[in-house]
Amino acid sequence: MADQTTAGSIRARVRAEMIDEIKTVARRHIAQEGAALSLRAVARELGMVSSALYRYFPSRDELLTALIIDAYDSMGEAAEAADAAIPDRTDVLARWVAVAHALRDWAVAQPHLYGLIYGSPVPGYAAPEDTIGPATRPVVVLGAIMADAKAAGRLDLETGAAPAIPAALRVEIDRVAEAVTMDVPAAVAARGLIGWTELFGAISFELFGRFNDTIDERRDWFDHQVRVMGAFVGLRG
Amino acid sequence: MADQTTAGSIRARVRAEMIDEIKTVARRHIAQEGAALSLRAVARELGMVSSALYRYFPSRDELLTALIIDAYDSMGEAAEAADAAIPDRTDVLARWVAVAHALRDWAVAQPHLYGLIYGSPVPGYAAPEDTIGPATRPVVVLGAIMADAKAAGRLDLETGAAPAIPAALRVEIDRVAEAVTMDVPAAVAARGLIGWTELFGAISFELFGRFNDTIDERRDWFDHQVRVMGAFVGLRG
DNA sequence: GCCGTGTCAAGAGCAGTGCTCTCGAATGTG
DNA sequence: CACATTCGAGAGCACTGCTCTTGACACGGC
Repeated sequence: MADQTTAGSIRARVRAEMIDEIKTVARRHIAQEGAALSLRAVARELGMVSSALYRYFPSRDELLTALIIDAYDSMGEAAEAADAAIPDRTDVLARWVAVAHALRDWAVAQPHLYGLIYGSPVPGYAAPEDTIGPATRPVVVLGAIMADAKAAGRLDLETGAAPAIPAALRVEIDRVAEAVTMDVPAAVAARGLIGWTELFGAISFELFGRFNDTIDERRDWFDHQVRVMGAFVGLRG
Repeated sequence: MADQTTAGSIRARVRAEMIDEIKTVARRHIAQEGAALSLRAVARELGMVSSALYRYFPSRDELLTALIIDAYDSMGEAAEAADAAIPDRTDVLARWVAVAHALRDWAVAQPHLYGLIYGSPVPGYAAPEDTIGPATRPVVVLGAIMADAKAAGRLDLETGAAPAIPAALRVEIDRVAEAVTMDVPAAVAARGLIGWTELFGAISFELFGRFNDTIDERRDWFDHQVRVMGAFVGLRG
């Protein structure tokens, strides 16, 4: 029994190392060539034949999915770390700015991975269930900041001029707010969602070349956006 | 001379029709399968052999480029038409909302084409010069609305609490504002760029599946965003 | 210690891709 | 009418993801 476990775990460990190695090489290939990942090229670099890879990943899409999940997790970790690095937990604006920059820095450092998860869906590839969990990590961080802001009395709850929200939509927004334990009026939660949308819209615009020959001061521009949107969502420094 | 012109134009016309037919089929294939466009499949459907297509497009990328340019133009036209359909030119908020919905409607109607132009760049494909002109049409429409708003005294120019803008960035923002003949302070122009970013961020989020299992009232949610952002950029209804 | 079992890599092969080149046929031009 | 240009077809190259079969290896139970 113990032997079996040991032996089994040895095998499993070797296997896990192989999987890691494949993912590492695949990640580097994606970093260089984008989403056009070639199994054969990965296998070549690993000194083995393409069919051998199928022992570890049942298809190219499964390998892509594994990389996507890792990417989501890595990005989420970056956001969480940046948030945790702000000592004054009530300085919600500083936390917002730090998390936003962490997300952008992560994306700029590995643009192709970002494109994989926030770009147009890969043809013939449907994101499986496993990805939705990790995918929510960044938005959870942003939601937590707003929740903390409200708790610290540093969230602007004024929504006087906001357009009305239809009932069915209000329910859905409330559900999202509840998911990130953000107990605020729907119009305020909506502002948070808008801030989230603008944030990733800005990163996508920059990475997908929308600012080519237009705005070169990318970091300054992003910083400005982030601070404006931080105020917009109601965070008070 | 007249004959030559006629004959030449006959040939040219046949050729142009062939090019149109190829693009139409290719567009339909993209609508069904996404960016993974197969020249051979297009040729098959046209009843000819793949190599024959190279008489009309020097490469697959050139065909994609042609489709991208058409898509930009089509989207820009949709935006311009929606703007022009608002009789009261000084009702800048209504124009903003109309244009935004037109852009989203266009994207929702042909999501794969939208992904082609606003999604992650296709691997190994670099957007050529020809695309930057048509690509600016939607933003020009939005800029014109802000410019008209200012002229009509319906643009909020208050920027008291806005974060400072570094000098180099201010120059670039001013240049963008100038390009859409929008003579406003940089902080106001920046708000416009942020609104533009949020607008396309919202469309991308919806089309790229970010709202799956979260927000189903897509049109209502978009409408709310658009109205909030219209007020944010300073448009007064 | 041997023998069955399960795991693994390799190779051949299929159907598909973009792209190039050559060759014959058609077609409009002088 | 004869010429030149244009066009479609076909073969072929190098590549892709994926499947199936084959042979080697190591591990675990008797």
